[in-house]
Amino acid sequence: MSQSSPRWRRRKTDRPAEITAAALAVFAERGFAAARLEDIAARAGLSKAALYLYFETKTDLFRAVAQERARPNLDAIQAMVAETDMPFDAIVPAVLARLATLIERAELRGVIKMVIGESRNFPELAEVWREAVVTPALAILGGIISRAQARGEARPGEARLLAMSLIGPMMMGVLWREIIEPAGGDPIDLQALAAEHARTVLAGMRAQPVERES
Amino acid sequence: MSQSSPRWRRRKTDRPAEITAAALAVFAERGFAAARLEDIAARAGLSKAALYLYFETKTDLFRAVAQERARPNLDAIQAMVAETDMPFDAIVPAVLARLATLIERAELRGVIKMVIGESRNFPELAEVWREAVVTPALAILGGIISRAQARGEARPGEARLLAMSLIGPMMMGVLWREIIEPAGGDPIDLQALAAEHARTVLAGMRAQPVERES
Amino acid sequence: MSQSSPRWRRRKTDRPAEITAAALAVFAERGFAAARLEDIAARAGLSKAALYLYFETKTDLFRAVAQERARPNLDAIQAMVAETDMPFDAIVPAVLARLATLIERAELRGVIKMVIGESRNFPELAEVWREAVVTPALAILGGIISRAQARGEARPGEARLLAMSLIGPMMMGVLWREIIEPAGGDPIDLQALAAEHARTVLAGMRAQPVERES
Amino acid sequence: MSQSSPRWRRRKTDRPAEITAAALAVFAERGFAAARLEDIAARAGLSKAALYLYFETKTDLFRAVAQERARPNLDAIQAMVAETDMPFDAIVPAVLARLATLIERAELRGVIKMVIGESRNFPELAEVWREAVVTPALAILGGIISRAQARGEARPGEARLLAMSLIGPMMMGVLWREIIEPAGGDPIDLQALAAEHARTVLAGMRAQPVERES
DNA sequence: TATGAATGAGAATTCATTCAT
DNA sequence: CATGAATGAATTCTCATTCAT
Repeated sequence: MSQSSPRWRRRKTDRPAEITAAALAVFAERGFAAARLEDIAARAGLSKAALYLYFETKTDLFRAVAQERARPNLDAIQAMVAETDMPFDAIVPAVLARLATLIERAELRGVIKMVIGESRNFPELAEVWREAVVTPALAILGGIISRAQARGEARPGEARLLAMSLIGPMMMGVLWREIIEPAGGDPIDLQALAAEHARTVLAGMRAQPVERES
Repeated sequence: MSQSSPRWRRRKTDRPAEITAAALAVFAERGFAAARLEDIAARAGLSKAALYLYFETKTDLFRAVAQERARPNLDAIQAMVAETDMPFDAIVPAVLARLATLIERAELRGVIKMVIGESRNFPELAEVWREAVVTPALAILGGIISRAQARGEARPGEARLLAMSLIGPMMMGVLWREIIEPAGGDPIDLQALAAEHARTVLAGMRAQPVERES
Repeated sequence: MSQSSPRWRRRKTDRPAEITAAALAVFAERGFAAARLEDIAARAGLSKAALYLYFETKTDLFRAVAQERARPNLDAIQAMVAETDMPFDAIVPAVLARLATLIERAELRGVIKMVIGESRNFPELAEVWREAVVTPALAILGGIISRAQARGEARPGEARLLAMSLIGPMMMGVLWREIIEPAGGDPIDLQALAAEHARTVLAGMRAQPVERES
Repeated sequence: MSQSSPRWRRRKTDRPAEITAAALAVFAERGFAAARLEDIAARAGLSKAALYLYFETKTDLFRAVAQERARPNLDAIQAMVAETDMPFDAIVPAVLARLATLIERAELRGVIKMVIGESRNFPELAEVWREAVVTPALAILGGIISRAQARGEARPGEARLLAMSLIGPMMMGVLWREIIEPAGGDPIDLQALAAEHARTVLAGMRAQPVERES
């Protein structure tokens, strides 16, 4: 709190983030129950006991990790909103490509697995994610679709379901990368998947002029 | 020595299945590490020690559960093969609807979550699933697509990626049911999702005579 | 008890001995606590449960083994008495050679180790051995020595101590065979040890006419 | 950070020794398998869990005890070397008396029983003892004898066997103290045994001028 | 007599959490 | 702020022993 030893002071500020970063890695790798505080501490360069200066319990630390990691993803999603004005044909491939890039960053994959794996033990965790990530994301995608429908660019259909058609395969890509590849599955090219899926979805959701005569 | 009192003489045969059923429930609910052998035993109506008459370790039991539960799913997938002769337009909705029904059965969802949640701790588990479920499933879907392409019913494109476009949203549906709904998300109608997605995919993958006139 | 199925009848009579034999092997190898009834049963060709038809508890079985094995050794020792009339010069090598032969039979070595290892846990066991083996053996050796002293064949000295001088090295031989050799020690020739020791003891205990002239 | 309250700061150094001391007592009393970590912990004034701060497993602790106790014995044996220059007549009683004194210290007796009892379960343990205690001890005794033979003080004969004649009865004394006395056997005077045995061995191994004329 | 099945009572080991420094 | 030391409360696994057949 004094002006002295700034080296230490800075550490103090960074520590929580250092810890959650270490914790994310361990939680994602082992799951909550199997993660050992000792490993997290070691990874963060602290003693086990020091963890308790920053987080009350293991569960608290877990919560903090989940919440902290939810935010940046939300921001990434917000960024997509800006592109909403583009025509449907352009925005779909753009959004899918962006998702592919997001997934490519290993960090996010860890959280996702963590959330999936521990959702029953920590319901609030799933709630945080639903609120912070899933709902907004679906809302944005749904909005894009609704707008396209209104403009006559996209065929009718329940926006939420169509949105799931849109992201489902990218989700699949996450799991493939995280689960199937390490288990010996052939690597998957996420960008190619995004591109291919964009093609399918665009053609599949486009308002069908051919049908017009019906 | 009479034919009566099959109290546990007959059970011997059933026990392993009873145990894996109980274990599946607990593992799916808690994850591997947090699952207590005691709970599994209680659920199966046995003593903790009796578990060890059938499975050497907790890990072994886990393996058995994963493998045993993989097989019936494979069978369900095989059943879909029979429908391969149908035209693309008919088979896609059929397959998706079948997947939706499959997912509807809570049991399968449990295994999937289990596999996702513990894949890093038990790599072999993911391997079993890749071999027994994922690879065959993708092979079947890929086969359907390739055939349709050969027949001129479907547009060109890498079969595996197209297959992922096909099932991705259903996978998404599993996770929604399992994670998002319990966390307060709006329930999702899996059959509706299957139908809607079938529409998208069919139009999106159909060989496009329309393009020509545009 | 009837005249029928003699095959079985004989088994029934032999069973206890078969069991104690199996038990001896396992107890000697593992010690009491680490010995598993299951192993003993398997070795005896019975089920674990069947053991309880013959012995009430593990402890009982252990006792039975120790006692049963004490008797034949006693007999061997009794046999030495017969040689009491021989002159000291002849009896000492004879007795030591006989002990060497006894030790050579692996069976005895096992019990000895067993008794040593578990004496604190089973005081009665040491008591049985003291009464049944040690005391008589020392008495006999002591008797031989006293007689030789009385005859002027052996020098004076406390008979019990002299007796320990007599058997000590053979005991050493048992332990060498049982402990040191398996641990990589050079094998020892027990008969040679007996012979060499006989020489030492004979010269060392002989009434010393030589002293006189020195 | 002051010099005060060394409550457990200083203990850190002593703890391992305190623990092995406690462990020795319990292992010697009960044998490895029957020894309960809980008892060892209690005896050392620690919690069961604290044991694991110093030793990885029960087996490790056992090993540590056996090895730690081997060293001081080695030292005692080294001390015997100093007497090597003395004439045979003087050195034999000295060495035997020293062994008797060693055995008198209860501590050593415990380890010996422990090593004997668990040698089959822990072969390395017997190996440590063979290398650290038995082999050097025999080498020293053998050296003494060889030298005496070279000087014409002792009769010819295989040095190793003669060495076993030398210590065998003292070994016997250990077992007597440890096994037979607690089982109700008459107490034995180890120093008297050493003295009596020295007499026997000296006369028995002395170069025999008398024989010469034969 | 014999046994497969089942279990209760431990025992080792692990780990989140707390202190005293 | 930081930590080494310590522990209580689990949890898995083992095994002697029982029981119904």
